[in-house]
Amino acid sequence: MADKNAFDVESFLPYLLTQAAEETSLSFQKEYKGRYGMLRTEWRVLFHLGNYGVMTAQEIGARSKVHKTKISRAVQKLAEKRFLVRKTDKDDRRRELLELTLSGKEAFKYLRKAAQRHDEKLIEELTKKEEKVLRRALQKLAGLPHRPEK
Amino acid sequence: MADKNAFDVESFLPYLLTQAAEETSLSFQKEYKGRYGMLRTEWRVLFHLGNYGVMTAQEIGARSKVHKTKISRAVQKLAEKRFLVRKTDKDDRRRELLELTLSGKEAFKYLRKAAQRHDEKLIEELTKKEEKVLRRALQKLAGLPHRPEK
DNA sequence: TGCTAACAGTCACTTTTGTAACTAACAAGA
DNA sequence: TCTTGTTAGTTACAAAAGTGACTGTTAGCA
Repeated sequence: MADKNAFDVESFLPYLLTQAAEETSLSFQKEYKGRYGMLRTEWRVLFHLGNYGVMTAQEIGARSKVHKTKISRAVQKLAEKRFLVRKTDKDDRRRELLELTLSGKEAFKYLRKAAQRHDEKLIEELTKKEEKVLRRALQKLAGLPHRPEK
Repeated sequence: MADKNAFDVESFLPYLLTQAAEETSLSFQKEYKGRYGMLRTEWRVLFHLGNYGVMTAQEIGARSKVHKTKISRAVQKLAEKRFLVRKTDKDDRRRELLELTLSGKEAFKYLRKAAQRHDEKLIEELTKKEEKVLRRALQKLAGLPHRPEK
């Protein structure tokens, strides 16, 4: 059936990545959906703000490669939940500076811990070496700036 | 801002995976969308059938972890495009055996080649060693059965 | 200053997805 | 055979995402 130099679909990277992303995101999704009623994009926005401090929607979009309308909607939801506040930038009134509120920060802290636990669980079946190579490779593929190890 | 033992969100696996999946799927998506007017799930169904031969929707769903309604819709679209035919299983009339038509097979062949080229491009920035570890780790994370190397 | 182009963010409209209920077919035990 | 439960696949409705047009603001330059 399969000819000899057939390219195996199951080792096609976009396929593998999609699959692995779906698989690993699912259980974690329960955390933020169940506890905070958040959507995936909301969680990602929250994480960016928690991690990097004040940012604009545009900056979050550029970094996460998520479309601006999606971000816009997520920001709206997070603002409704009082997880962030929006302030117009005085120097450029088109820009809106987004900042986590206290409860936003708390949610972030809780979720970051949950994420860490989740991550540790995921890498259980990998060796230290594999883990390192994996993260490095993924960062390259994801087009993220290379980050030195701590 | 970041406290010392902060867990870096950008190395959180589900995040990295999602990001990398989006990033790498996008350019390939242009191929099947532009050329065959296919959606992502349709492409995945097509690839499963092309790769494994006759399957039922249920089997494809089980293997790809895609929800059955999504599969159902993709199958419908592919049938409209005459890329596959559906035959009721005589031994169990609930089951529908899906099989690629000639033009379905042609599309598969074309897309498989495109996928292969795409893959080669992606791994250009990785070393042989990294590539191997990456695929292996992804297969584990994706919950796919372990496949021996060729 | 006035004109044009670019940009941040939102909105309205369409397409796609998720969820749950539904139909039809089978299975297994009373 | 009848009843109850399960399974394959579809459908209908609600939620979410994609797309393009829109508003308000800034920047550059004649």
